Amino acid sequence: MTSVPSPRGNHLLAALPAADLEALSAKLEWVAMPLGELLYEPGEKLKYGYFPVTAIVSLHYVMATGASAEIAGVGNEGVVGKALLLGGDTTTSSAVVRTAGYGYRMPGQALKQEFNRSGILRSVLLRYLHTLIVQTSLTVACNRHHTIEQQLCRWLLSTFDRGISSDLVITQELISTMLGVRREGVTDAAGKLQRAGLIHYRRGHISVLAIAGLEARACECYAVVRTEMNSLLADLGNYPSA
Amino acid sequence: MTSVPSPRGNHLLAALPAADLEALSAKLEWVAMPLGELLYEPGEKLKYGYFPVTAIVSLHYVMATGASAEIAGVGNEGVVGKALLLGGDTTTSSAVVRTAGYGYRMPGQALKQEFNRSGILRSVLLRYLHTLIVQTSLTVACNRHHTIEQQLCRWLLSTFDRGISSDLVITQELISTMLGVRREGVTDAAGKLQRAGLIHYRRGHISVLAIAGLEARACECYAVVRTEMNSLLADLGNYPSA
DNA sequence: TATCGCATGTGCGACAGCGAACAGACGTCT
DNA sequence: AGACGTCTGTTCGCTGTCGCACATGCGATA
Repeated sequence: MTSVPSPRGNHLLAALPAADLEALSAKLEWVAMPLGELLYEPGEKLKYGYFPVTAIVSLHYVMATGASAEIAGVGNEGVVGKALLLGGDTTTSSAVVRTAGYGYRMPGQALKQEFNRSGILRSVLLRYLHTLIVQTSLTVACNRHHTIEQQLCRWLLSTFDRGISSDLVITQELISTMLGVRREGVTDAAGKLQRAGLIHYRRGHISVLAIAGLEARACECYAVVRTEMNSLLADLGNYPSA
Repeated sequence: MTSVPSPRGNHLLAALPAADLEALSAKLEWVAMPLGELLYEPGEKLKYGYFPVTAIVSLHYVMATGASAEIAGVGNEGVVGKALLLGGDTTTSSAVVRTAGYGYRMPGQALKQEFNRSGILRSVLLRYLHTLIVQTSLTVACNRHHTIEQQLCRWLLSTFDRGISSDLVITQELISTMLGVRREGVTDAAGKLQRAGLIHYRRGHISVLAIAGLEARACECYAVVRTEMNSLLADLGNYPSA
């Protein structure tokens, strides 16, 4: 992956009319996003906005005790750096690359300016923000009511949905910090799924064998978020013509 | 409370320059918001946006099983109807009046139009949205890691912070649906707080005796949300001059 | 190929919260 | 005053998750 592909690899950028995308592209920089990279920390002023293409980013909150929880994931359907758009320059959450890949980044100030200038860019980004809020809301309820196994299924599905090939590079330890549970809890749940023949894993690699099986074991949250995501993509398809 | 007060009772409206507020005020309608009133249901197209003044609204998600969880609360610092602003016309959550009072409402289409037309209104509302997202993010982590007692403290404080006099009209049953726990869990936690002399309650009424005590028992989430809220109010104070 | 760091497996007691069932007690309404 | 609906208090066993401790074993690196 050495050549720089078209920004259209990110759905939000792809939804922009040619003229708007042109205006942005000078500021867009194609960057590698390695596993574990910290895009921003709480309280920090955001330097860049990120439009993931093949990478997936986790927004999560870390408490004083070190306990953490994932707020939402951002893949090629979204943008990282909501605080830039909304006007509170800082954020209380962290953003970490949870699946290595590539994406575009853009200086925060430039993104902010374009956001305020271009109505269409604003519409697109705000529409995405709606999806992000829905996702976060679901996570609130999900954390309250669903089991680790259900949440693990949801998490895996949401990851593979974003176009990861069947082999995902991640440890159970890392998954546990994102779900906000013990590593052993993830080991248990993953063990069950493996014994049921739904996934296969080995030292930091997980592959999915039966999507349908995971869907059956996931909580309703997965379907709701997926529906919202599809609705986002459908809406984005209509922006340029509008 | 029969006379219609100035829209400035809501912090967002108060932050607008006179001209902008003027433009809105023809469309603003002063309405009673009785306890339990359902402002919107999931999937429904939003008819109105609401700017609470003395009422407090709960945004919550109800699952297929009937289990629910509060996503965030909205008082006189905010607006109900984010989906109108963001472009997904519908929402997956419900909005219910959790503390009776009054507020302004405005037809959804009009709010949407003004939002797109007026840069200052947009800035103000988006800035609020940032606070709402922070609040929701915290709730994700809070639901994962904190006890019912901690969450109850946080919930009570956030309610009394919004200017409720010391007597709050609400049942433990209703609180339990908002926190997404059993009614007995709330009874337990409230019992402890009462025995500790921090609150006093009787059949649907709760009064706070010792704010400091509640703060000591609340989780860190309360302080973080409060800081964010103060930062919002400070920022709002700067908009008209900008 | 030998080693060592790190990922995973497992077992234990402890505990918060759940679901259900029921007893009491407040207050409103007739 | 009485009656009834609703809110609150309390108990039981059960389950999911936690916190801790330690065993196993892969696989990269030397």
